[in-house]
Amino acid sequence: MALAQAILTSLLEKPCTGAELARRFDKSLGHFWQATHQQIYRELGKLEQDGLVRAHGLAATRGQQRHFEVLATGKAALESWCAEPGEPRPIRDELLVRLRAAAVLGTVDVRVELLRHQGMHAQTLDRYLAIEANDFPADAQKTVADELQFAVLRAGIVYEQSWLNWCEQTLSHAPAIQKPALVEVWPPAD
Amino acid sequence: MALAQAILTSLLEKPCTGAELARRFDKSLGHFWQATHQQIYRELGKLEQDGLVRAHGLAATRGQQRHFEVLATGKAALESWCAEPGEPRPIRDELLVRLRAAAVLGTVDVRVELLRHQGMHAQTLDRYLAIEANDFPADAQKTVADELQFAVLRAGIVYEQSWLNWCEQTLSHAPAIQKPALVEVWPPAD
DNA sequence: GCACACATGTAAGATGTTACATGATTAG
DNA sequence: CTAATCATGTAACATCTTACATGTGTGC
Repeated sequence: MALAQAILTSLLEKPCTGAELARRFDKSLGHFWQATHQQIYRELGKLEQDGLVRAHGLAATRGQQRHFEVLATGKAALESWCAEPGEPRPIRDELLVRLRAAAVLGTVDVRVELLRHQGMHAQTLDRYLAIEANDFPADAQKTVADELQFAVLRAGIVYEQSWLNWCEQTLSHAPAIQKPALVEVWPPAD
Repeated sequence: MALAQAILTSLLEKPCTGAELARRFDKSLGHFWQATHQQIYRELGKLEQDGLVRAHGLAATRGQQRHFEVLATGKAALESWCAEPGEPRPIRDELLVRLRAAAVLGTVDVRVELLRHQGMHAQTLDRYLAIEANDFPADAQKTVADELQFAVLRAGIVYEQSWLNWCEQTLSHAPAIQKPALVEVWPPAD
């Protein structure tokens, strides 16, 4: 639902081709809204059909670059969407399902996986902190737009930090989890 | 991908009907893995076809209760999945797209939406803390399974806390954001 | 019988993922 | 010319969401 708006935002910053858009998604927007190039091309097609963006270049020709730019209608649509209320996403991490399953099964050691996740979150956090140091130094004057972009980056930072914290906390109880006893929760049925 | 495993876990704890499963998802598993009753019925159908669960009751008859229980093959499948490595989910919240869009548009006041989210996260956090106080009192002896379930709940708690923190931090910069100046980022194209 | 809640199911569309196919461009 | 790479596109499928449809049981 927000993919179209993310694309409009990125195109407003700078018109470009679909491939360029996909590359930019990987680098900045992709930190908090991922999309494959297929999703992007599909969405660009819809946006063009709806008259929100305009393309320079022939449609439906492979290999040919098509530059996209946002039309006034597209900017207006983005503005109106931007003012709409939305719901926050609840957590939805496979790892939690694994832990819950491990709690019921009582035969799985989750420490290795917890350590893996700790490492991955630490790595992502480092990436974000590097961006912060580079793009938002503490002593620099920030415009309003900078503050907002910084807020988005900070969301990523606190998100990764909270997962890291959680991994540490959970691992600190690891001796109890490492070799769990088998707990029968229900007569095995078959 | 993890829905099947979440269902197996829940059914291992206690066999039940699809509707009961949907209700239980709303209450416990649903805190970190949401599913509608349609998703659950579809997944139950697949699990039955794959021979991982067994149903008591006629198939494809509306209105009739069908009780499901996990077979030994299902438990084995869950165990093997549980030991697999997985990737953590990156953040993916519409609010961040809105902030990014607001940064580019320069005409949208995001404070109201930030306050709304602050309230919603506070509410969810309260719900989690109530569960903690009720199910995991600090002085109680915890089994291994308890520790794991508690870890899952704590993930929800730190997640909500980090969003709350972020909302406060971001709102503290609100005077700068409240009435942003219009910033031209690109010649309006149309 | 009738209204209502409950359990299950179908259908359609949006969104996401994965794999592959084709034309253009460029380096050797 | 050939191979590699880039830009774009198609196809198939899994997942998720929303709306609606149908049969069962319960209370009045």
